[in-house]
Amino acid sequence: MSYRILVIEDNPDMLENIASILELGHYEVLTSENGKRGIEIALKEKPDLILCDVMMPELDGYGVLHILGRNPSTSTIPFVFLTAMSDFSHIREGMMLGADDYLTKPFDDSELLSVIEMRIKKHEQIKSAFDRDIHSIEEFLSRAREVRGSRGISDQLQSRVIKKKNFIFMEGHEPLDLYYINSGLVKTYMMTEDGKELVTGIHGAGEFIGYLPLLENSSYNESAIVLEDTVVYMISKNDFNSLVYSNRMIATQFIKLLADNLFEVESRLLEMAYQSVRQRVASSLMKLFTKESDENGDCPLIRISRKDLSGIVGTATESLNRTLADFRDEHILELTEAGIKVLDKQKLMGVAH
Amino acid sequence: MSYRILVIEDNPDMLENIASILELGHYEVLTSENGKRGIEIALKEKPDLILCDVMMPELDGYGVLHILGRNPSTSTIPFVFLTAMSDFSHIREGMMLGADDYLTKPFDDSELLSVIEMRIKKHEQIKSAFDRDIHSIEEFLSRAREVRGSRGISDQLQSRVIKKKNFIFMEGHEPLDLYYINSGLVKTYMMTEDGKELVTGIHGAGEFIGYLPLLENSSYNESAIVLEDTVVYMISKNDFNSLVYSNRMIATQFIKLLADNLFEVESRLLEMAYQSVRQRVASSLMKLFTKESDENGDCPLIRISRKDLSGIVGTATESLNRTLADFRDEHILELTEAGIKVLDKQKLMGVAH
DNA sequence: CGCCCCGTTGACTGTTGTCAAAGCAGGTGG
DNA sequence: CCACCTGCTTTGACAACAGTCAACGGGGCG
Repeated sequence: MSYRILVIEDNPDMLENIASILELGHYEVLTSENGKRGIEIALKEKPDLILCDVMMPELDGYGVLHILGRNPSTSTIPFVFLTAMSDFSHIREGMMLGADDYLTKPFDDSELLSVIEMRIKKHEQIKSAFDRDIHSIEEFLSRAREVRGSRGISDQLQSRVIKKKNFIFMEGHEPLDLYYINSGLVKTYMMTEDGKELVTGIHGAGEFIGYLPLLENSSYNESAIVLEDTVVYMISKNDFNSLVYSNRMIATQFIKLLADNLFEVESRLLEMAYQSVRQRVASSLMKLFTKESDENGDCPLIRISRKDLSGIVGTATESLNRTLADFRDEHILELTEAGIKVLDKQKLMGVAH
Repeated sequence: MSYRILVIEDNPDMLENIASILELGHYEVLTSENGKRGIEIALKEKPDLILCDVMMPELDGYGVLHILGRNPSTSTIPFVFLTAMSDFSHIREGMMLGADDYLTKPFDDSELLSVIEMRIKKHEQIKSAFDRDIHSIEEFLSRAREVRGSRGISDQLQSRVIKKKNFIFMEGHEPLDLYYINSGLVKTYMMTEDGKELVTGIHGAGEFIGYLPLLENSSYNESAIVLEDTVVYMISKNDFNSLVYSNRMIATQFIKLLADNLFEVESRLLEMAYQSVRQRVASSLMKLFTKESDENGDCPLIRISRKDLSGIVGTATESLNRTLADFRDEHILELTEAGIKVLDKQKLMGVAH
């Protein structure tokens, strides 16, 4: 895409001349012979740069700059004005009104082109500075560290080692941090009032947990308990919020994350409503299988307690057990002490439907 | 918070003088007597503006500008340089390197202050242009129109009137638009393979539907069917995406929306897993009641077909019916032809638990 | 007028939760 | 080292909740 430049100049020859130079420089050129029309074009077309003569009848260049500067949609467009050589004070006046650069007549072609190129480049630079990409989690974390650092709190992200069976956070508590699992295994679950638990997720290394209440500004709706000794990084609520609200890339990343989640939970809801325990067990096993499986699509063993698995399926442990026994009898699974082994993936998928 | 200004000037008297003027103008001032140290300070402190002399031993002002311009974290800081009066070509050179303004020695206090004020203001303006707030849906829609308009597709948002029992979109299809319900009533639902439907939402005026697949970049996971004649505004996929990815406010709004949704769906999942049909019916009725109720907390009638209600609860129509009959016998509800009337809100909440 | 859809009720069946008990492994304290 | 306890798994028996099939009445619509 080529840049569009609006040229406002009352002298037709001059205008023609400038336009042809710019077109040779592969810019798209819009022209106006007076200030009023120039403003109209600027508002409608939002050019990438405006080049405007100062000395014009009716509305002069300062007037144009002044008016465009008041409108938010045009105030950020780079504005370069044209003035007569001798006129020092005119240059000063233009700059004081917020122009970005100037050109003194007479100027040669290369001068014109390099001034315009310079200002467009500078503007692009500023624009892109507001949405630097974040490509990796390390970058996210270091950005988080940056935010933290700029407040002088600490320039090191806090990490914590949490042992098996300990809680990272509990339902009903107020969230203070976002957690990033560096290593280990964590179960998140919700509880009914009579103590039955529904597992909302088994989270391993590289996952974030506990972001929902931060985004929702509410207390935890689930608890997180450690299944295998875990190392978490903590990003404080404030740091997280300023990151999400100030960094476009992080915001869209979290939108993706939430959308993914929502998608999954909704389909789980449908399953929960109308599928039998048998189907749900098969489906949950398939999910665990694919999650744990390596690049060859093989998963040696699914290691999970009956209680947790029943919590994922959303059924009583006994019911789960009977279903697993059924699957074993049908030679779909092998139940060993070490864990559950899938023998017939096809058949399992068939049951899950 | 006051703005922080870095002044780089080799003449101690001059430096002292400038610093004291700026401090009187309520700026925070950082100083350096040479270019190298100035760069160090700039990188570390990220001042809001840099004022730098051109003529300096060792590293001159152009060198400072050049180096700072190459570092993304300092390239967007407004840079004003100081030069000798006579020197036209020096000014030009500085501007070509991407400086934002200049001051010619000698200058008086007010000149200094107004140049600095001007450039800081301009920079703030540009900065804030990248995250203008959106306060209302009208603004959102007009912003959407703006995006659309700038591409010259159309400067009018497309609206469509859809009659009862017609689909807005269907499960499995590819999303082309985001829909905003201007008036009417829409049901969104998912289906199991054997034709049972789970209602994911009843949406009225002012709600967006169909954003999830747009954000997820997948096909619809639910269908939307019109319950009462509806007027929708359509925002094309492209417009929506560029809005979400370019406008911080819209991104955070959708984060909130998604987080809300997720919160709700998760608690629904818990209910679905372990609550009886009786409890789920009560809970669904409570939700409908509060959604439909006016500011006094009264809701005259819940008007919804048995089939849809059973779809919300996630049960067979017959089961729902029996439960409603039970509630009627317990004087919790009144079932009329016009709709369902809640007689005993407290008791209903008690059942829902 | 007939057809179809909706709401309602009855009868029946099967899935699934609950209670109970026993086996087994791992950890703890004497 | 052994006894004991606790927590997890497995199996059995049983009840009940909820889905399915069927039938009927009523109202709206062609």
